[in-house]
Amino acid sequence: MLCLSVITRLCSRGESIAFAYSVDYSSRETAARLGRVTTSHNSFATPAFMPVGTQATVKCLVGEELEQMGAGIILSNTYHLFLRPGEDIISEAGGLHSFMHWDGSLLTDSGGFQVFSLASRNRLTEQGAVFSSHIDGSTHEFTPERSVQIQEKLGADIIMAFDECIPYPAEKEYIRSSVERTTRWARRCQEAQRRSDQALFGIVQGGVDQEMRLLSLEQLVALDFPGYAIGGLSVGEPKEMMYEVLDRLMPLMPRDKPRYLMGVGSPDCLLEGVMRGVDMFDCVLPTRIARNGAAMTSKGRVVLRNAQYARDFTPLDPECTCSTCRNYSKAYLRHLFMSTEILGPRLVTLHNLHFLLNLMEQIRQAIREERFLEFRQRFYTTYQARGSGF
RNA sequence: GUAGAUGUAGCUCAGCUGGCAGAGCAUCAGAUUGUGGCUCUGAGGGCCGUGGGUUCAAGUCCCAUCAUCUACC
Repeated sequence: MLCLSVITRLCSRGESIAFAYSVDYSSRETAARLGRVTTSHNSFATPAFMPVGTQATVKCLVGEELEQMGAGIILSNTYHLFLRPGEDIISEAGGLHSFMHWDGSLLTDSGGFQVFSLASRNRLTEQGAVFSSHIDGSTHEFTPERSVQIQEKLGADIIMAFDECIPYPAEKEYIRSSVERTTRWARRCQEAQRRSDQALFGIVQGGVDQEMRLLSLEQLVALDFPGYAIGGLSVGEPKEMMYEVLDRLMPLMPRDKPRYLMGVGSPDCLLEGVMRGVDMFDCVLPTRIARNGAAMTSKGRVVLRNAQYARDFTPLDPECTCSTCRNYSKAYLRHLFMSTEILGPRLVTLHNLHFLLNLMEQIRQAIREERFLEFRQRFYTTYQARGSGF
């Protein structure tokens, strides 16, 4: 099998390797591949799911627990940390790793997405985005340069280009102008970068327009990023559209660079993404729905508030080896949610992340043994998708 | 014992000079994909304390009665 091993040396002074990605195995039956990302903090196997810890915390859990369940990398967020506590405080703490006590790899999103999804009265110019804080209404401006500057102070291993994530649906000409601006912004991010120990990923945009996606990819590849993200998907479009975009786009993405599908994390989307060659995913779904009492299982969603679990003394998933499933029943978990006890969100967050990280481990093993398609097929026979595909 | 107030959904209460029984919370169910533990959506739920009366029509007006609360003796 084709085995690529390319090390991206970001460190111009020739010091230790700051970032490397290698493809260890490429599936014969699909476009899936096994790989490894190495940062100055650790190395982790791909395809990987990255738990989201927006505000320098994966809500409800501590780092040791994440590490124990197999998380090699987690996400945090420029927009949120800039507003609170501010990048200077985190820098003074010795950087994000030290501040939040996480020794694994870290990735920070650029804040582009949040400026449009959370902030109000935002205004876009070629220079950047002016927006009002969702916390206190104060006015701020993010530019590509500012975003990189903040992300350098935060100190994650992987940082993201400041992009414009357009809503679905969108007019073609609007998509085109946003793709071109995202490219110009990506170049400015590269030029603004001062630190040599962080990998800056570019973000492919283009909505669900195939031509615009390819244009975006072409422009970004010319800039030679150490990794490429696919943004602007899973923003309300039908899943088939997302898969169609991936079908066209993935074969054209650089083979020797990691490919990161942003904001996608329902079990079926993970399978479909991996099959098309995606290496990294992040998603708030497992942690967010956990706090609302929904658990991910191999059979689909279990909404713990449902009355049918009031006297169900069996675990969420008898096969699951997480501490929640080993020690607690659905009836107990339901009780915790009905009485709004804080332990409920915590126990289900623990389970949901364990479920997804374990799913990724199973996926990697299936790829290694050339039985990914069979694994996928078997998964779908017991899995009942609802709502978001979960 | 006397006087006053109050009885409307599981809970807390709206309901005008009589005209199809309402809200919030709770319950039941749905949504959530580069995170506000937020939020959103839908559903079920009523002998209007009880018994009479007036009226075309009473949660609403009148009488009686029961219950609860408060004050006084």
